[in-house]
Amino acid sequence: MAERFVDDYLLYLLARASSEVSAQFHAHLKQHGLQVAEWRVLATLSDGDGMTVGELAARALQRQPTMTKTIDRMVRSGLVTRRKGEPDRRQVRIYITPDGRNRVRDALSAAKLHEADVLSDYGPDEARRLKSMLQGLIERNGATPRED
Amino acid sequence: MAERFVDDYLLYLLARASSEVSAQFHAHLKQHGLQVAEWRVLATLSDGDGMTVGELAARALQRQPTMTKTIDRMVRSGLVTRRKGEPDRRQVRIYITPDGRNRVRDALSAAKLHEADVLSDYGPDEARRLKSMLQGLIERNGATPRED
DNA sequence: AATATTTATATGAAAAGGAATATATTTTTG
DNA sequence: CAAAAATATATTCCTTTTCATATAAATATT
Repeated sequence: MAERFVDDYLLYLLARASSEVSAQFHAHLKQHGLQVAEWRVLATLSDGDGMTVGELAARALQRQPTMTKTIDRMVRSGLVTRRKGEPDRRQVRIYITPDGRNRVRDALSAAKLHEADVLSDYGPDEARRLKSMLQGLIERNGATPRED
Repeated sequence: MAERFVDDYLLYLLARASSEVSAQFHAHLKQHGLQVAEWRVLATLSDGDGMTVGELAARALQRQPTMTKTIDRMVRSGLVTRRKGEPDRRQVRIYITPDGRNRVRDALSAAKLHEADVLSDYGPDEARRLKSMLQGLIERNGATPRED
């Protein structure tokens, strides 16, 4: 055994697993002209339309100014539209367009197929345990514990 | 239950878990003047000195041209040095400097403390299972299956 | 052995990301 | 209720990444 430190280091395993498991699907997205963040925005809006820029940034794992620019691009390519927030007019709410819905429909089925493929070696229980562990990590580390 | 698609979608759970679990430690690195990729290079070299640019790119989850530039920066700041490959002179081998060793020593202990903190809610068996699942995902998805 | 092919790294231009901050609006405070 | 503080988004400037390709060295082909 006697591995290198990083080969048994949680943060590295998470980053690497995410990167390797996602590589193929992210390449598929790119071939279809979608950035990863754009896909995340569309997937998020497809079952929760009209979210704010901040909410989308958090869900797409981007910083707010980056999300503003992502949305700029998506507006330009006709995937989403912006509207002033109601009643809070500081907010900007983002709505998916019919074009956006079409694009995300295909991406969603590709995502589901790909996920099934990745999980094809796992039984349903094992897949569930894997996802639950990840959800557990996310919950436990969501609200940054400290900041020194 | 009835969650949104993304909240039970493996690729998203992996990306989010990685992002949230790492956020605090990555902020710590930045405060100490290290980029994430630089930290990964140093950690890799600290128990396997003299790797090639390509090997480091793969381990640090960067593309090769990006790694060339990461190394440019690290050479500038005195953390590593470059040498021509032996006997294959196309290669460039990267060596950690004494300064680099000092920097990575501190980062490694911080990383271990942080990991212990993240895993403090888990028993040893549960932690092992979590890491094994991630290692399994990495192994199964390492050699990109297809490319169409 | 010369030529073509493949492989490893570097380079350059363009796109994307990040930190700090500006702007607009809402909420809080005295 | 006016002033101050807080919040949501946008903008600016600068750094980093990416894509395509150049360069150099090794391997394969004929």
